[in-house]
Amino acid sequence: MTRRIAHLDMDAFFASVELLRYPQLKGLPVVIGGGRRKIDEELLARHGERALRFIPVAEFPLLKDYVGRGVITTATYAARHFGVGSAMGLMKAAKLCPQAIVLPVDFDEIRKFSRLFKSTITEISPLVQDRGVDEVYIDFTDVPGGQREGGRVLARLIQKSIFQATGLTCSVGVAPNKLLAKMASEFNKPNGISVVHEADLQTCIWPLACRKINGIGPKAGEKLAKLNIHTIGELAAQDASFLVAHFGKATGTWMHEAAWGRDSSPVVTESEPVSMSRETTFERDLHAVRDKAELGAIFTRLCEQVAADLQRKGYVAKTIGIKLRYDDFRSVTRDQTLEQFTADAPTIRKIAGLCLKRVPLDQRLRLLGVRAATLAKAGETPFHESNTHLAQSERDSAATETIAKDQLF
DNA sequence: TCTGGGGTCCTAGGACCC
DNA sequence: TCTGGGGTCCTAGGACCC
Repeated sequence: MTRRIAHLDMDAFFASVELLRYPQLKGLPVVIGGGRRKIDEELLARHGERALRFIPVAEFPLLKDYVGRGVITTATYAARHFGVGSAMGLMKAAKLCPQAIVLPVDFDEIRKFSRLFKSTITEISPLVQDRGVDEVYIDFTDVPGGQREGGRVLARLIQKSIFQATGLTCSVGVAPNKLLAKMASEFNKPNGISVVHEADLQTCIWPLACRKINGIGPKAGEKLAKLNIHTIGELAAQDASFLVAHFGKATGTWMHEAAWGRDSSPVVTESEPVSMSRETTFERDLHAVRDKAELGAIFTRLCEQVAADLQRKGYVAKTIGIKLRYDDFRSVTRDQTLEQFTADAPTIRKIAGLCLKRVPLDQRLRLLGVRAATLAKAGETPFHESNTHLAQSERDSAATETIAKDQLF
């Protein structure tokens, strides 16, 4: 039986979820992003939950009135006509489409609908791999009916079931593997289905830009363009050895395989987290000395959030790290691996503070982040790693306290 | 007026051990 | 005394994705 893999992508997910709440915005240019202003709360306070759908369009905030940092998470298709798209800075988007309505991300609502559409899929076709809140891969191969019309019949059923459960539309691509399925799901957006077979490689895939391959980003795309390789077909025409010479063994080999539509990676239903982090970009750039109190408070809060995330999800971490971004957008990271696992906020704060001291702080900062890595399930850490080394740890904290007194953090 | 926040994976050098 | 690999862990940075 041939492998049939689907990639399903919710259409303009963040924006579509907001349109369920504010149907009066349907067809209008709406962008989701920012989040510094509590727009929903303001509207809710003024109108009440049940009246949200009747709020006059004129009362919604416009992009042109937006001041502050941030990028667009999702734009409705009406907004995309103006050239506005995800990852674009709000300020730039405001120039392109000042009349667009801007709404903040409602993460609770997004997670709710994410769970709902994913459980709808799992009931029909159980082998599902998460790819963020709004995307999944689904293995149709052994599902009854999964082979009919190359997977189109099952895709249609899933699409219909998701719409019934959520009121949201999605686009599906079905192909022999994840790589091609991902590309196929873009062929017929929104609310479309696209089925790709191995024989379609030359006609459907090869004319596309190399950047359409999942994993070829801005840097690799630019490098390929300089080598005069623009389409996937042109990429496929290269010797694997030529690509290896320019991109290294792993990437070069992979690129060549991808251009030929080959990808044997399985649909993975479960995976353990590798790291958990919290970071924040400040409203204005902060200075380590002049804004010491403010920075210190933010830093402590980030550590507490990471600790709370670990505890809530039942993990402990052995590596604690920080990330900061200077006003010129350069970023640096520092991390330190502990002798014991921890999910304790004061411990994380202490180690993160030590990391921060290893980094130059004479330049203004725009972002600060705290990260926990080398995770293990709480209660499953090896005895010798979680319970010994007490003497060492005591020496560490004594040393830390002496250092900490005369330092910034 | 630049450029969010949450991740994963890869590379490369150095330490350290066998 | 000089010169080795291989393996693993740690750290820093960067590409990429949603």
